[in-house]
Amino acid sequence: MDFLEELNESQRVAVEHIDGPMMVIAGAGSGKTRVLTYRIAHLLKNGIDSFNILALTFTNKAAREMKERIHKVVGGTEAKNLTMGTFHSVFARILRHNADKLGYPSNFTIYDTQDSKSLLKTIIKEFGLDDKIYKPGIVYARISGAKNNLISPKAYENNTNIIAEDRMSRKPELYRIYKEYAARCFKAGAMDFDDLLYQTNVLLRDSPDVLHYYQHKFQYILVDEYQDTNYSQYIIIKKLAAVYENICVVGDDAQSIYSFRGANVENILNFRKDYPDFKLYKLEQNYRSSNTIVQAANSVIEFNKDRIKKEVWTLNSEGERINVIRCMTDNEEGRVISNRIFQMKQQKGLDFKDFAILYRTNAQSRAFEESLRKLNLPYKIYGGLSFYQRKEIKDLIAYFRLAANPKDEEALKRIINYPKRGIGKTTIDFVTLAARQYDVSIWDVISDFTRYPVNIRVPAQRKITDFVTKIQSYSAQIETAPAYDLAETIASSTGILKDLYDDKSPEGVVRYENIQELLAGIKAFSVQQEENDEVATLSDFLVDVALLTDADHEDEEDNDRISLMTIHASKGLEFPHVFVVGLEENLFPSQLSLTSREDLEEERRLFYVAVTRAKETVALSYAISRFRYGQLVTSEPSRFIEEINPDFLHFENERKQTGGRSMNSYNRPTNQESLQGKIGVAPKRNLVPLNQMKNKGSADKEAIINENLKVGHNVEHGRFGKGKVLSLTGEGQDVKADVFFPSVGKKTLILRFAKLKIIG
DNA sequence: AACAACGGGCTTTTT
DNA sequence: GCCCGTTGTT
Repeated sequence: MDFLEELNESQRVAVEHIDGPMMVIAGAGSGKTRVLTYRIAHLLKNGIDSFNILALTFTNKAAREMKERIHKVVGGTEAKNLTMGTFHSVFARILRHNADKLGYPSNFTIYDTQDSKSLLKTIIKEFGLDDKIYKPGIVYARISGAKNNLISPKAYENNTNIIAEDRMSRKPELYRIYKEYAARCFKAGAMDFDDLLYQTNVLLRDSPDVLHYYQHKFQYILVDEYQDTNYSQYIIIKKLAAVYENICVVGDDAQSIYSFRGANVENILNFRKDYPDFKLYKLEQNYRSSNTIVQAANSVIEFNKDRIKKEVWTLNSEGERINVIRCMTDNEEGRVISNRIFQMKQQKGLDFKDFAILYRTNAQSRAFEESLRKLNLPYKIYGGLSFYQRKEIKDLIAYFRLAANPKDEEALKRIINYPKRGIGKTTIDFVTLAARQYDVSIWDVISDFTRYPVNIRVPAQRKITDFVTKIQSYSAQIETAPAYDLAETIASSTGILKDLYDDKSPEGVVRYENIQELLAGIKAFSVQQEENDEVATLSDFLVDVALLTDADHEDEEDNDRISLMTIHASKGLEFPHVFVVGLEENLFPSQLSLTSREDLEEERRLFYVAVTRAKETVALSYAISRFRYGQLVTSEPSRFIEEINPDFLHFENERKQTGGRSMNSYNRPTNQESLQGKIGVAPKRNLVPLNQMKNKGSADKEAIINENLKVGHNVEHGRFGKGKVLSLTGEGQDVKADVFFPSVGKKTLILRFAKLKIIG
């Protein structure tokens, strides 16, 4: 009955905090979710209307689970009116309600990354720019960065720094692309992922009545995973909380792993500035992991400079040491770990679902898939190509999208000739050109050739008109017809179902099944919606679908499987036995992270997240050589292994004492004294001998490079290409160089890590 | 307009 | 090594 008794002292005081700003710094496995859910339950028990509570989570799944748990604690229908979800889904809803104020249709389309890149590519082509220089991915990242920092196209154009950066990276036209991209999205009635936050900001800025409404609706605001919010999200929260200041943020700076997409750890640090009288709660007792795991994780994260002081501890038993497994190849790594899982399962009577294999990049899953399949061990891969990103799924959804919003040009382009209906490239080109000339959407042109004459042959026009008629008939029903019925009608009357059914190749069969699965999903969605109100339409389904990820698409049947996923995907999860694989320099830490301390520290936090997923045992593995880019490359073990206090490690199949290189340090005496003498005091000490060893082979060369490097030198970098040294700072080990690379802009490089060649 | 063959780029991570 | 997109062929 009294849920407060299920909490420890520090959890309880945090839960009992009702009014005023508060921040919870929650170490890994410290019961963060429990505090969040119980605090909401506590608010409700204290008479706060669920209508007035906003809780923002990082994933849809987290929101769903939290809602269920709250429902269990408070019972009844109390939890129904909570506003709970990801930033993107919550504000997408709010935007739909208020779209007119922004000049958007309420059924605006949400462009996913693919749509965005495709549109950018079109624009780059239309501008006659070289898409080797203006790569859609890079352009997208640049625009995304701007939006997440609330820089409008106009502000972008007027920002001399940004313009200078773009010039230096040989992309002076970027501001024009951004402008056009924003205009085209608007014309298409589409928002991309970043727009959902950006336009929310615009809305709250320009519509005082809307701001006022939500400020008073959301009297209590809770934000989970606060360390992974970006500036745009930060401002939304700040504005909404401005009246009541009942804001509760929960996070762990040590688990911030999304800065690459604009997340800003400083939001945590700035919290005290915005709310000087805030209350800080720290959850430091770990309930998840063995003491060995907790201590090992602590010993690694200490290498990071940027962190909030925090002492994670546990009363859990000591547990087993962390196994370090050395393999010759990536395939062997797969075999060894698959066998290990099989053995452990047999010996300890475990389930498959007790195991997880975590890796840095999705590409690594292959070797494990193969070996697990050979041993007949069931597994499930999370991530990779999401269900909703499969071609056949996107195709069918594109029909839904187009029916809901005919101006959605990305959807139109996708399906105008799929299934094949004889509308070819030249025809589409003509129509597109005409649309640009008349300054209307493609749909406007093709739905009214008398008004917008196009120079294409009559048969082509007929085919297009047939297509248009079809879409129009769907459009007529999309707001009213039951979702499942219309979806099925579309799937069959467009010929998609038949097209896939006729394909008897294994892939074709899977595609057909996927479509059936999507239809089943729509059915389930309808049933769920009908519990609340009236008929669910496809239009309703579309509101959700763009923001679904495959974590939201879990098949319930047969859940006893080994989990394979990236470390990013594992955030928030826990498993009894965890294998963190591919611990090699240039893979984990990623090569791309080695140029700056900030990036390297993020990799280290990622490693911290990986290790702290485990309850009972952790094993770390690496391969001496592995296939990458189709080539065999040899690698050294990751620095992260060496950064763990060796007291917590156990090295399997150590290398023989053959006077090799860095691996010798693994044959450490277990005796503490001699350990101290050899390696010095943790954690700082490990670095020095490590680096000396790493540089052994090329020490001379590198020393020369470092000493001779002067401001103004032209240098070459393995990844960034040629560049010019702007300035040098620091001494000894820590010499850093600001180097300007035409390809990527200014980079600060730690010379110790960056292999710079002086040229000319 | 449809299909086959070739070439390039890619591997961080995702709402 | 694979996937995607572009090019060339019919």
